[in-house]
Amino acid sequence: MAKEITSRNENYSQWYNDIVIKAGLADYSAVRGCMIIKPYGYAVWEKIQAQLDRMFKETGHQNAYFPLFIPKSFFSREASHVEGFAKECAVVTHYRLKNDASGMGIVVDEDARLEEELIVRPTSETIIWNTYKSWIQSYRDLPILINQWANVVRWEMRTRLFLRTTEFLWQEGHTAHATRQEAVEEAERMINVYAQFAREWMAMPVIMGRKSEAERFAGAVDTYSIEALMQDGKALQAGTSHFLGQNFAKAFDVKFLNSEGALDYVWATSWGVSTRLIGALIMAHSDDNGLVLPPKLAPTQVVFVPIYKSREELDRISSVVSQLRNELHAVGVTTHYDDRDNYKPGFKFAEYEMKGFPIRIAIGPKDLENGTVEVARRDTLQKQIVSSNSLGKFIIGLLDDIQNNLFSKALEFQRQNTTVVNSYDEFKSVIAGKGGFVLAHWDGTPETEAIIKDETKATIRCIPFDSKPEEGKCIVTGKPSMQRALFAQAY
RNA sequence: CGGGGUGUGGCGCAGUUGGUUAGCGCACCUGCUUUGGGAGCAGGGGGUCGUGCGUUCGAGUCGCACCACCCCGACCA
Repeated sequence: MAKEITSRNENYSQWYNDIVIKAGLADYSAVRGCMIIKPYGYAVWEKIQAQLDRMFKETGHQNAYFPLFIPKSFFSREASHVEGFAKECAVVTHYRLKNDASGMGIVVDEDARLEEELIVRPTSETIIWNTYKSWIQSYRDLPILINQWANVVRWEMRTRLFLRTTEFLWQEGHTAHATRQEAVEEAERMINVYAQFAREWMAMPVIMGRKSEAERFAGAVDTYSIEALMQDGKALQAGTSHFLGQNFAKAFDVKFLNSEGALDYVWATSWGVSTRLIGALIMAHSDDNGLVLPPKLAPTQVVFVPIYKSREELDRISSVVSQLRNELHAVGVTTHYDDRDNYKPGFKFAEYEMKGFPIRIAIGPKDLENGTVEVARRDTLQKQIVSSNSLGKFIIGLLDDIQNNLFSKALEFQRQNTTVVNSYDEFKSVIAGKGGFVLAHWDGTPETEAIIKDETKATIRCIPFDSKPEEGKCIVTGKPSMQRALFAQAY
């Protein structure tokens, strides 16, 4: 199959593309900027969805579905929201095609122009708040805690598989609350859910914090994000949660009667993560042999590869594997048995490494004799011979170990690549050199942020929640600063 | 949108100063032998050379135009 991939050192972007394609996660499509998520990639997304959905339900949310199309007029209601999205909206103008008069294929029927154009949703705040208006009368109707799993379209100039595509899959939570405090708490709760998911399930350390004004979501009062560091030293925003204040309630006139009988605007939040998480997963853990997936999100955790000479030997191995698989299934481990006869073991080893299966178990004649199996772990590529007695317990422990090891490695990388700087010169040399996260004092103004972005391409990823107050001077203007901001070049 | 690159069987590529039947590796099909790190041999199938127009006795090769995709940058989750 000759599936070699470009090394990270040689060309990081190419390495990333190679993994996506050769691990079978996704393909380019006939539509510019849009990708085909292949079964293996979609299986990863389903694992992500399943766990997040569980966490959303545990925090009291329900799923619903709102339309793909949004009347154009809805968009203009909230001024900064329109401005933020106007440049990347796909617009539906007609509802019919017809045969071309000159017989040259099919054309848009100009007689079928829509009265009002429809926007293909880039996000659903407007259609949802237009709906909430009719759902909310009194404080007894609140809170409304809704999530939807959907596709959205943002017409990007330049796309990259999973990281930025014209159409992508995501979830968007939209909640309505009676008080400001409750909405703020909700926005904070959900960014914490995302952080927990990233750390515990993706084995990916993240920095949680507040966005600067320039990086804030269009239409939000406050945006919180989780920021992850990729292996090339660039930051990736992995999830966002917005406190929307009363902006959308005012734009869509959503008022409620509070318990004192007074009329007030509803408080809102929205929050989302997308298939971009798969890109994050790839760039957080994978190596030059291919994809590395954390056990908790791997579609299949263990693959069995038989090694045999004769049909009879294969049959004996298959029956042992069948028992072992049953044992593993009983303790909740997912497995696959690759008994294809047209590939040799070595080929299969390479293939499952490319696809990032956390554990590979080889079993051959020697193992049948000794009651053992050969267990290889994807994260370290180490192999060991293990007794096939009580294999379940061993595998459970090993999966856990791999999950933890991936997180520790990524955390160590993040630590090694987070630099505290106290001057602009130092800042520039770190950003231009080793890259990574840079913690620096900033005077809090968009002007200074713009200068830094202009001169170094680094942006403020967030102002971390857990950073201690610390007096200092802005690295650019020298003005007083009470806290360090987290800078990086970002995806 | 600017800069760079690439379009030739499924994939990766070669194809000379234009020359007739367009090759190679991998993959695929059949058979036999193999199987503890990407198997070997034998036989076989598969290509209007991205599209269009032009130059020419003759175009994968030369010219013009167009299209698509990738990489780098500006915009963004």
